[in-house]
Amino acid sequence: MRALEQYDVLSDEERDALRALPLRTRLLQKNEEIIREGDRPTHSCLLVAGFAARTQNLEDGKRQITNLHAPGDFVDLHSLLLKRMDHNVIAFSDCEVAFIPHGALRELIDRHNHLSRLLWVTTLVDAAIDRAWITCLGRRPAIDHLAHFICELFTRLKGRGLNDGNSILFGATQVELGDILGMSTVHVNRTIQDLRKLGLIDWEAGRVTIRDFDRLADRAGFDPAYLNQWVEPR
Amino acid sequence: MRALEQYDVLSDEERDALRALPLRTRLLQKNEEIIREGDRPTHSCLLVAGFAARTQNLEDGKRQITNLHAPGDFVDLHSLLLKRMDHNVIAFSDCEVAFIPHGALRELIDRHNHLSRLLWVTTLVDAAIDRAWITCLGRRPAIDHLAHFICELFTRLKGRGLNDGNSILFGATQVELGDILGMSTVHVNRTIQDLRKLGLIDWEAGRVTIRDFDRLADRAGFDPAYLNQWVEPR
DNA sequence: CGATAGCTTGACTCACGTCAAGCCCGGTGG
DNA sequence: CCACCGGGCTTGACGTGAGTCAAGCTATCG
Repeated sequence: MRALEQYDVLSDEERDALRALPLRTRLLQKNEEIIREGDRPTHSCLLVAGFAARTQNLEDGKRQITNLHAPGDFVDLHSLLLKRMDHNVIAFSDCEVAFIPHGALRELIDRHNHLSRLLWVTTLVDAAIDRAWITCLGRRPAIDHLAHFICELFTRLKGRGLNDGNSILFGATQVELGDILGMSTVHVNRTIQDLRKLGLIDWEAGRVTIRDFDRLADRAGFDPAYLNQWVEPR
Repeated sequence: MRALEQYDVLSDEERDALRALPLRTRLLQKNEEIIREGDRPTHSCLLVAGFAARTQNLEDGKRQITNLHAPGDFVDLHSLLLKRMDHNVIAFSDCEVAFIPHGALRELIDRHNHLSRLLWVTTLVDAAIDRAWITCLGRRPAIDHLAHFICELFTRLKGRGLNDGNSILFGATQVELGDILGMSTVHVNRTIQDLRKLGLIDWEAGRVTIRDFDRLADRAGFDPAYLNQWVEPR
């Protein structure tokens, strides 16, 4: 509910409708698969706690993460309409998820036009994030790319109240970061060190601290507008 | 209408509703801006003929294209809900577009749940394409990336009946291709030549001919499933 | 007290970018 | 009808950002 309220206000009736959704929750360990490519899910999965990642695996064993998800995100809302998964979703950390039957979601969106639009918005914001990742991958050097990713992650988490001052808890290994940024592990390591040396961030034991957000954002060319974090009639 | 029918069947009533939409068409020359970053459009733009591209410009003058659109695609349906454009859309070739007032679209989706879902699907497929681009950019070498792009473009156009046997008409310059693939112009040139030498494609004067789709797709690791080109209740 | 996962470092390689020049072709103007 | 021009394509020489390989270091865990 909080996730949807980032984009527009909810009526009491809409809140009730959301509360009435049947949930089946589950705890997952880091790296457990939530959904596999090729699946035809009958439920959509809402992330309650922890991080989840969409991944695509290549023939030669390489892996690319195409988006990350934070608590409050629907991780596969699109399977409601696309039916067949074209990628995997895994638990990126230990996490808690809630499964909601497609039937219930379908009724919800058929009855509540405004809620339906807000759910649509969440998938559109995911797409906006994908576009930003494409631009970073295609046209930014590694250090700017990493800086952009940190800005984005921090801003997204802050939007949900999941930051801790200038820090966030984000327990990704450097191998995983490589899969996010499309770089080798070694280069991830060196790039983090570059940002550290510039006095822009600290990164230790799963805690990322931003020492100077403005300078970091400036280097990254980060403009948070694409995250659509404002309330507006939609 | 044909674009929506790729994903599910339409009822006569739905066709009528679509036909009743008020259109204002316009001809645009290659490189004309259709919508600019920061705009708050009051109309959404449907591409009728030609190609359009979403672009993001960096501070230092670099440019990245984040998606291409073919006739039948809505180029900024998301502005109906996101309100503010986070990127530019330009005419990638001379093209014809139709503008539809947001008010009319809004009524359409509020009245016709099934149409609303199908329009949602089109934005979800765009997102699936973005994910494929991310994976190509992050983890594939240039030649595989180009091969994948050609497979995707061909398959998308074929889905609309816009292919010409094994060829498609696609008048992009090598500079523009570089902006699509996130590579330098020189490297685009050499990569095209590599594919030519392998006997996989011809590319001359705006006509791309696929000499062996299976081998091309195999090299690219291309699996068309993510394009969702099949009819199914949605 | 090994075993293991993750981080760090150095040496080397290579894919791709940059720079610069030449070529081809169609369009324009004298 | 020709000279000129500019855009797009091609090529070679060279530089560099990032990948690969391999080793050592550190912290955590049984």
